[in-house]
Amino acid sequence: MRETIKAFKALSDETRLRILNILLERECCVCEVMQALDISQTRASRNLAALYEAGFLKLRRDGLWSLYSINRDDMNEYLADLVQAVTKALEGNKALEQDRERLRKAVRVGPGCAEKMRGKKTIA
Amino acid sequence: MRETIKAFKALSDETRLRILNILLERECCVCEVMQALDISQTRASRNLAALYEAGFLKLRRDGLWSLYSINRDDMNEYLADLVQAVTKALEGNKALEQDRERLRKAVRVGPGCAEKMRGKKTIA
DNA sequence: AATGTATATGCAATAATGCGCATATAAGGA
DNA sequence: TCCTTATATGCGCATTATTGCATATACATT
Repeated sequence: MRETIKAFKALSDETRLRILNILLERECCVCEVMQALDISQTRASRNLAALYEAGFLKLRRDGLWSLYSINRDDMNEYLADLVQAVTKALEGNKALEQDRERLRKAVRVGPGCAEKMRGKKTIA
Repeated sequence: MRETIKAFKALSDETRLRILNILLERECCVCEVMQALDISQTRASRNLAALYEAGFLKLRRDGLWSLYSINRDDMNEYLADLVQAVTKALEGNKALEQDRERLRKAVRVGPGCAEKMRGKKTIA
């Protein structure tokens, strides 16, 4: 029961649904999530953690990067059903399309990520 | 998006999952929900309203009674998927079994309901 | 009409949540 | 070893959720 509630809580937040949406596209580091959604580092990190805690995500570390992705391998069956329901519920959403678009332009390394983090909350 | 979030919020609360559980058994009036879950009238009414607002329930009035039931006829497809996921996630849960058991003993009319409401928060 | 009954709701108190700021941690490179 | 970089986290604040109490509403019965 606790776990079930945690899962639903994880999905009852706009930021986290947006994160799930881009992760359905591909694996992302925190920095890419920040860029795709145009949100702060704290916000990205915390909401990724919430989705992870609920069992939706897998975490893989690569040097400095924390790489999050949908836990396709060993996700609980009902969690997978929920992801499916989310997909169905939100398909065609304009804002989510934009997030995906920005994700395509996001960079993992290079002059982008860190500088943007430091300076201001928004990226451009 | 708003609607989707509202649906997930509705399901991320123990009381409301318990309510959903007994409504999966059969249609109930507020009073029966109180008895099955052993909760206050305010709490039953408010949480039923939340599930209703999210689109999960149907409301039918019969005299003084508000009769709530799972909206099987015209529920959004993804909402139905969510109900299905909840069912799967919680099947076999002991506490929920007890709620169902108490529901069987609940009475809609008679000396039970109203008196219990007035006197104390718990039923016995 | 007056009273009783089932449910809804305004208000206030308490708890939970979300997030920014600053800072900690941890890995890499010079 | 010292500095940079990517991410995590403690703290505080603002917002939102949950619930009980008291009361309102609406239908029923006499």
